[in-house]
Amino acid sequence: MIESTLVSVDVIVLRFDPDARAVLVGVATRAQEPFAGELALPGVLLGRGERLRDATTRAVTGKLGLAEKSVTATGQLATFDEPSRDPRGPTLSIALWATVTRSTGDLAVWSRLDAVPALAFDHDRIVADCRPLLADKLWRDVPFTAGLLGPEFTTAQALDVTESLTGDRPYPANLGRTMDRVPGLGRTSEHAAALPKGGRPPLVWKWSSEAVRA
Amino acid sequence: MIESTLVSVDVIVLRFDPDARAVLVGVATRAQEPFAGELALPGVLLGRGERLRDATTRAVTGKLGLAEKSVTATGQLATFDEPSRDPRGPTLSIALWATVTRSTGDLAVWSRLDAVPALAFDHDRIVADCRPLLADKLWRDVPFTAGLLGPEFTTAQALDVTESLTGDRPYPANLGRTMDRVPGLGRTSEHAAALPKGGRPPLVWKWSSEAVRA
DNA sequence: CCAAAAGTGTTAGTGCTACACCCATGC
DNA sequence: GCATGGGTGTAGCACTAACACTTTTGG
Repeated sequence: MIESTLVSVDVIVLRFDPDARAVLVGVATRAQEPFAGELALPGVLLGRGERLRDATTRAVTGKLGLAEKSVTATGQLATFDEPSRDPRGPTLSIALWATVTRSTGDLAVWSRLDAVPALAFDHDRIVADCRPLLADKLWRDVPFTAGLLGPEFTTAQALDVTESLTGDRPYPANLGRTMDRVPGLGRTSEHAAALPKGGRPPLVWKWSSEAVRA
Repeated sequence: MIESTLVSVDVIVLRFDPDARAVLVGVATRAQEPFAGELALPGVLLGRGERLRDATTRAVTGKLGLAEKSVTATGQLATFDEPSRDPRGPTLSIALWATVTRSTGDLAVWSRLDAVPALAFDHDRIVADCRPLLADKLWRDVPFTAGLLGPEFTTAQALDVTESLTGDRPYPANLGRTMDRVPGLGRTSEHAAALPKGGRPPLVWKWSSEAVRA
């Protein structure tokens, strides 16, 4: 009988901060060795028979101090199998994403996606490898997009999120047409408040009830 | 201390058969319970510290009877975490792909990708879920494409492979332009023999030396 | 009135799909 | 020559990026 590898679940937790106008990643200071005191992605060992989704929320609640209800969506990214990635011994790491709502959580350190600090283990590499995968999900993966932006949002916020994930800011007109083609997403007749600097108040977008459920 | 889940590696083994003019999937009859006598994807339990790549070749050589050298490329697909997928207890399944060369292997049963027989465990679901992922890799993932078609191949074979994976047969002219944009792939001045039925002899395509190495 | 920012309409460019036509083979 | 099937060129179409122009806010 072969002894099996340990499986850890490491989560890239994303939150859109409308004040910072950027997507933030939640990391936590490690309480235990190895790498005690250093920052790392929230991660847990996968329990026997545990679903990946449950392990993801366990990591988010346990390591970042967020409430279970604040997790809006989760999904898979990739698997990392470098045997030397954990000094305690070989562990497989399954990288997942989770989107959470505004409530910040006591233990979480939030940093912009384009300026993630140095992390423990091979987490720098995980973040680097997964960034293009995350950018690809925006406007294509509906649960991901809805989880990140919430049930309703403005064009201005959509511009900020797109810039955070892809690296450049689209023209508002073109982004509007992109969003028109996202299933379950539609314009409303409402307008939000303008930014303090002025400018035209942006449109409010909403998900249809079916899209939110799925 | 939490007891960890067992991790199995299940491989979708692909081979292009120029005679059948189709991409074939290699499955094997299970020797042991559960599901003894039924067909299943080749899979093994991941050993402690074992790389996914090594487990993949171990599954291909052990369960299909192919030589280690015949594995031309491997890669990840997705992870399946349904706890009831194995009657022996909860196991995580990491689905991978492998491309192999012509040598058939004693234990392998080959079937067309569009007519895979009923399989044990949740392997039907794995194949169904991963088919679009595989189709997406063709002409985009260079190691996958090169592994499937080999170091040189004809336009006619490229047409057959595309039809097997995507479900419809492109126009030769358009496929040629698609292949012109694949990095590392180029036309040669050679022509292969025509089919027994006649017709114009197809062009031969080759990978540049750098592409084969990567 | 001016700056800022979003929305509307339009246009050039790009890439994909389909097909008419030409070429090379087996029979 | 005729059927078969790959190769060449080209037209139509959808999608995208870019921008001129308009609208609505704050100062």
